[in-house]
Amino acid sequence: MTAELRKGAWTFEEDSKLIDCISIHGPAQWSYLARTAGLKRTGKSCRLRWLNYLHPDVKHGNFTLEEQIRILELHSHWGNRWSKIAQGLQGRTDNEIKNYWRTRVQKLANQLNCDVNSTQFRDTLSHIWLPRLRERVQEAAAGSAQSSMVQPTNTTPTDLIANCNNTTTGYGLLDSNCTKSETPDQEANQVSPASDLISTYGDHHGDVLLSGSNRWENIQEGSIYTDQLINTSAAFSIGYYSELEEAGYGCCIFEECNRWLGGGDSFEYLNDDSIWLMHPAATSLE
DNA sequence: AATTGTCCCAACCGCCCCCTT
DNA sequence: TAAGGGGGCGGTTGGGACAAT
Repeated sequence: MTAELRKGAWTFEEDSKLIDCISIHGPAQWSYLARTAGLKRTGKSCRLRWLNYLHPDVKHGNFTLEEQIRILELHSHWGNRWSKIAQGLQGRTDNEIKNYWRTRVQKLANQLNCDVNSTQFRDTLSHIWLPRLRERVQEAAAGSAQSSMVQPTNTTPTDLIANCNNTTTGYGLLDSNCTKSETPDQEANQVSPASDLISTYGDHHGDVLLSGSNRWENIQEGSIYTDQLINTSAAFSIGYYSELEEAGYGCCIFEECNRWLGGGDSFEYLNDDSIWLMHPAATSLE
């Protein structure tokens, strides 16, 4: 006697029927709405379609930097309570946030070879990713995004930066004369953990990460130089992360193809999910 | 050009709580 | 008090889009 229920993607006609019905009866009594609208859908399906997609307040599209920051902050407080987190982001649904977390954040954790709920990963988020996002927001607000490659930043964590600057190892960006900058660019020494961050380096695909033994004809403005690398043989893989951690490296360089970046490696290896840090001296994220 | 792999998001599933009867 | 239905929530999946080979 029960009518055959439809599943899967909603059609334009179904959306129209649901919207019309809600405009008359309001967004409640979902089973009643489903029947009244003549939809062969469950009430729950109608509710989900309305709340996650059709509701006029729902924002679509990529999360802004501010929203990403908010998600990370709220998740540190609420954990996987997506509806609670969604309450803190105007126009965003729990489903969207949940998807963001799974596709971006959890993937990042996987690449770090650690559990998304581990202390190690939480530290990475709070000490590296969040400060970096905040820095990007500030840059955007200051309208100086176009010059971010060559200007020192005041990015935290401060101790990480201090470690970078106090080392005898040389790091930084080359200036227009292809000489090492007087002030090493801190940004070159930090982790670039997400798509919005990697875009900073987007114009430099094909550049070469330079070590002492590199071929200098590859040098050009914007190239990042390193005089010393964690492992110039580039033999480490993600699986060695724990070993390096035990050896005192709190941060590390690796990227999608599971190789450490070393002298001669190219920016071509970097992608949206690359995590890289060119500073073996940065041993603590505390 | 065809095939295969990967990513991402909309939607579903199952569990739970609350309210009504 | 128990049963049943509605609704909320977090976890999971299916499939389209895109990239890589």
